Amino acid sequence: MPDIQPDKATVAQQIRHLQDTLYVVNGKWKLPILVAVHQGNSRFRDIQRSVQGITTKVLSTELKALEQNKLVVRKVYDTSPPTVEYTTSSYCDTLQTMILEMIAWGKNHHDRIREE
Amino acid sequence: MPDIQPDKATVAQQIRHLQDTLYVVNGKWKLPILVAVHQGNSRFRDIQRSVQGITTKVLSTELKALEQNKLVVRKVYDTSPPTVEYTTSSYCDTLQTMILEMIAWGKNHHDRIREE
DNA sequence: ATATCTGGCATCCTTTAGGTAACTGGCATC
DNA sequence: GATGCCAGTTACCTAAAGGATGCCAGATAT
Repeated sequence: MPDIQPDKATVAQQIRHLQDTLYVVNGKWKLPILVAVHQGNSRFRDIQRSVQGITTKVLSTELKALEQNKLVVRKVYDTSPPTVEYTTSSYCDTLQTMILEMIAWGKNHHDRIREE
Repeated sequence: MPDIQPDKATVAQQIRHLQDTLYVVNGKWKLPILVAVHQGNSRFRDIQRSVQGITTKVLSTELKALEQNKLVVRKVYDTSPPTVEYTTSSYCDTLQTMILEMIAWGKNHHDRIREE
C-alpha cells in the first residue's frame, strides 16, 4: 500500500514548507555558491572561479543574501590589504543532504538526457 | 575524518550537476506544482487551488514546461466538454527524496525562524 | 616599471519571471 | 436566460534577476 493519499490540509502544509525552502535558496546561484564555499573556497576570487560564469556583481549580492540568511559567514582580517574569508555556517550544514540529493539527481538526469 | 576535501575538478563537476537540476526545477512554482499533482490533484482547477496564489496563466505555462521535461503527463479525454488530467510521470518519482528533503528543511527552517 | 592580483562597487542594460485583467466556448445549473 | 464552472489564451505590464564593462587602491610578482 504505497503512497497513502494525505488530506488536502497536509498537502497544503507540505507545499508551504517547500515554498519556505525555495524562498531561501531560490535562484540560479545560491546553492552552487554554497557548495563552492563549503568545499573550501573561502576567497572571493576562488569562489568566482569555482562557480562557472558568475560575475563579481552577482556573486557579491548573492553572498550578502546568504550572509543575511546565516548560511555564510564573512570574516575580514585586518591585514593590508584586508583579507576576506567566506565560510559556511554550521546551520548551512543542515542543507547538506538536500543538496547532495540535488546533485545526485542532476547527475542522473544529465546521463539520461545524453542517452536520448 | 569527515569531509574529505575533493579536488577542484570534482567540485566543479558537482556544481554542474547541481546546476542541471536547478535548470529543470527552478522558479517559484514548479516543485509546488509537482507536489500538488503527485498528491492526487489531477485537474487544472484542483491544482490551482492547491498551490496557493498561483494564477491560471502561470500554472498553464509551468505545466507545459513540466510536460516538456517529462515530469508531468497531460491526458485529454474525449468527453464533452473535454476532460483534462495531469499526472506525474514515473520519472518524476525520482525527484521524491530530493523534494522530501526540501520539505523537511523548510519545516525546520520555519520553526527556527519563529523561535527568534 | 609594469603587469597582475585582491575584493569588491558603480553604472547601465537586457532578459526573464511573474502578475493583472479580460475573454472564450461549451456545458450544467438555478 | 443569467450565472457559473472548466481549461485555458491573449495582451500588457512591473519587478527582479542577471549580465557587461570599467574602475579603484594596495600589494605582490616579473
